Parts: sequence; structure tokens; C-alpha cells
Amino acid sequence: MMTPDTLFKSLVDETRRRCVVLLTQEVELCVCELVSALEQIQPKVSRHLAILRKDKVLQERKAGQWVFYRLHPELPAWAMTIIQAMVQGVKEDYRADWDRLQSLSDRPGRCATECGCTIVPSLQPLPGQSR
Amino acid sequence: MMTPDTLFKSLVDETRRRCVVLLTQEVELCVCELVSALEQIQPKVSRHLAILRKDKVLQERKAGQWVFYRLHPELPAWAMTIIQAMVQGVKEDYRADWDRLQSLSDRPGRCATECGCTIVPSLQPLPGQSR
DNA sequence: ACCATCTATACGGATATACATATACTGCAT
DNA sequence: ATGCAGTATATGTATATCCGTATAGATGGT
Repeated sequence: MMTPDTLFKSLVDETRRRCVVLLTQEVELCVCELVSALEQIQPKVSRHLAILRKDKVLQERKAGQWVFYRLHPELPAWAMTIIQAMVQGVKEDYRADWDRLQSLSDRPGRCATECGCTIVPSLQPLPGQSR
Repeated sequence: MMTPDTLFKSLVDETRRRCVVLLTQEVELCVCELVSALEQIQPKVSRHLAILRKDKVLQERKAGQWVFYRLHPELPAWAMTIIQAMVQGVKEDYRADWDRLQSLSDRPGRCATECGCTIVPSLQPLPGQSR
């Protein structure tokens, strides 16, 4: 079960927060997209995603050679509140991550039939952003 | 200015979270009260309070030989949201801290005219008592 | 089979953090 | 001045965390 101890340990790292913030804007992202958006080397991103997965902050979905991550659907309400408040706190700081993500070409396709990602988290986009 | 990085670093430690949680229920507490409520040695509590003070999560008020701490009045809204959600997350877990705090005798008095704080109704201000 | 891509993990080093103990500082009372 | 209570900090140590590099596994295309 998620505890504040686990959540704060997970979110104390900025790389992990940047991943989580992007995943409040996009339903799911694969590792290579996060690598490009964050401009970090792949093993580093993968290691942090493993921590977020172990702590049940994120959920993984394997699709062929890709692994997609999304916010864990069973995050308790207080944890989602913390994540959303954290997004408010970073405001424009992580804007560059979002911009890089949007400018990527050749992103792997997602279709509802293959990934089942019909659930869109009811989160507010960052100020000035639209999808 | 408070940033999520600072706040998460501050709240990643359980001792610091326990201090903050108690300070969401009492307007202000002195170090010796926190030492008793948390059942931790004084240098440990003092060191963590220093971190919370440096990070502007808490504010200090010196009154004679006592130092009272309270939530920093300039905490941004998103930070207060995170703190309140964290309190929701710990629910009954920190209940023992509160119980020990309430059962303390000889708590230092708080006077509205000298400290400007709002006295919590459950508190019995006792003038000039030492421990 | 071979290769390229995507992802995960193991390893060693560097940095950061928490701890207990000891000590210093301050304000108040005798 | 002396002592004591409340608080803060310095020190050394142990542990945890993060990083980059190297490597391994898994998948899909040729």
C-alpha cells in the first residue's frame, strides 16, 4: 500500500518528478520518449522508472519492443493530490520537457485497441499548454 | 522561494514529517515538546528543525529559553496542499505522537499578547513552568 | 541467422544524508 | 558567579543514493 514515506522517497529526485509531471500531461509515454524529452541517458531514466514502478507510482505496459509507463491507476487520492500540487509548484519550470516531447518525430504509435489507454486522468494541463 | 525540490527534500525524512504533522494540529510547539512527543533525542530533533527552518517550511520564535516552531506563514498554496494531503496519507499512523503531546504536563505557556498566536482551545497555558 | 533498436541491470565510484556523542551557547534563577 | 534547563552545532561514522559505463535481454526487420 502506498505510504507518504514511499511517495516522498520516490518524488525527492528531480528526474523522477520530471517523469511524473510529463505523465500528468500524457496518458502514457515510452522510455525512449522520456529519454528524449528529459535529455538524459537511457540507463539513468530506466533506473528511475524502475524505482517509480517498484514504489507503485507508475505502471508499465509492454508493447513489442517498447515499454510504456503511466501513472499507477491505484494511486490513493491523497497521493494524486500531492502529485497535482507538485505540478502546480513546478509551473513553468518543466516546460522545456513538454516542448521537447511535443517536437519529437517518429513517436511510437498508440491506438486504443492495442493499448487500452481510454482512461484519461482528469488533470489540468500546465499553464499555457494545450494538447 | 519555496520549490518542490526543497519541499520534497525537507519532507522525505520521517522525523521531519512527524514534526510538520504535529504543527498542522498545534499552532506552535517548542523543541522540548517535540522531543517528548516524538520520543527522540534532542540533538536529533533540533537538527531536523534546523533543516525545516533553513528550507522555510517552519518559522521560529524565540521566547526566553524556549524556541517555538510553527508552519512558515509564507508557504505557498501548493506547498500547504501537499502538507495537508500528506497528513491525510498518514491518517492514524502518527496518532501516538499527538497522544503523547496531549498527555504532557508542564508545557511552557503561550501568551497571545507576547507571541501573537492563536491559542488552540485544547491547550491549557501554564505560566512560567519548566520541565 | 544476423543486426539494429529498445529497455533493464550490474558494477564501482562519488556524493549526500542520517545518526549518536560530545560540546557550546543562551536565558533564567539562586 | 554558579548552576541548570533548553537549544544548537561540530565531529566522525555508517548508510543510502545517484551517477556513468558497460553489458545483457528482448523484440522486430532483413
